[in-house]
Amino acid sequence: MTTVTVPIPADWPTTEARARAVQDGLRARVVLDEPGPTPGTGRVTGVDVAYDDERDVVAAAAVVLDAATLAVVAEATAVGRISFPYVAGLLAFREIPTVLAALDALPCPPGLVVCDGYGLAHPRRFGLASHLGVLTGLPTIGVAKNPFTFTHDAPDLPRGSTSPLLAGAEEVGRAVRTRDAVKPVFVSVGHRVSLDNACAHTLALTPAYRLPETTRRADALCREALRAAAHHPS
DNA sequence: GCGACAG
DNA sequence: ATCTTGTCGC
Repeated sequence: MTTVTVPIPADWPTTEARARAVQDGLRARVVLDEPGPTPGTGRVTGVDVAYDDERDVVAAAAVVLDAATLAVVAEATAVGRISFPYVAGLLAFREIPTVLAALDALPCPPGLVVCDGYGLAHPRRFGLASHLGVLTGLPTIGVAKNPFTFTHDAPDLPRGSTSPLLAGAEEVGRAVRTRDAVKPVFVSVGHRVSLDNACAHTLALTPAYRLPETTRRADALCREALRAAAHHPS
């Protein structure tokens, strides 16, 4: 497996106002009229990030799975300095530099990218998954563990049940029950994938646990990379 | 103005 | 996100 170290881009936004302006500038490039890859085929990549705010270290992981078998095909990690504070609505600026480096370090194409967070379901309709999709051109979706500021009715209890995730009357995503009677996950479109397909991919990735295998694998790997970075400070 | 608020 | 032990249940 490859691990790389990344610098924060020289032109990376420093203020919340500048970061919001970047979102406003990139939002028009999101593609929402493509269905995206067929669920259960090709490859699906999970990305996630872990932090050590104390030491100003961030570690990202990208784990490529075979979409049909969910077997791990490839992995890569990247470490760097924290590029932005956590601000709800600006998560992408905290995660993207390191995530991009991990994706670039992969030895094969990622296929569909599954993000831990939101895409369209975002105050300005440009969450992490949208941002990552526009920067890479890859099909992306967001699968979050919380409804953020959006509203929804509880889906029916059986796995596979869904209900709209709403911003007022606008459906920005869906609450998807991935396990019988267990709290749903919150799926939204990133780039070049339809909402129906995003939900289908999410169900294909959750044969055993609430969260997608992609997210679970990436979460475990980035935590491991963070620990390794702490043991080998640079 | 106050509280809520992906990770 | 992260700090953290045991515990209840399939």
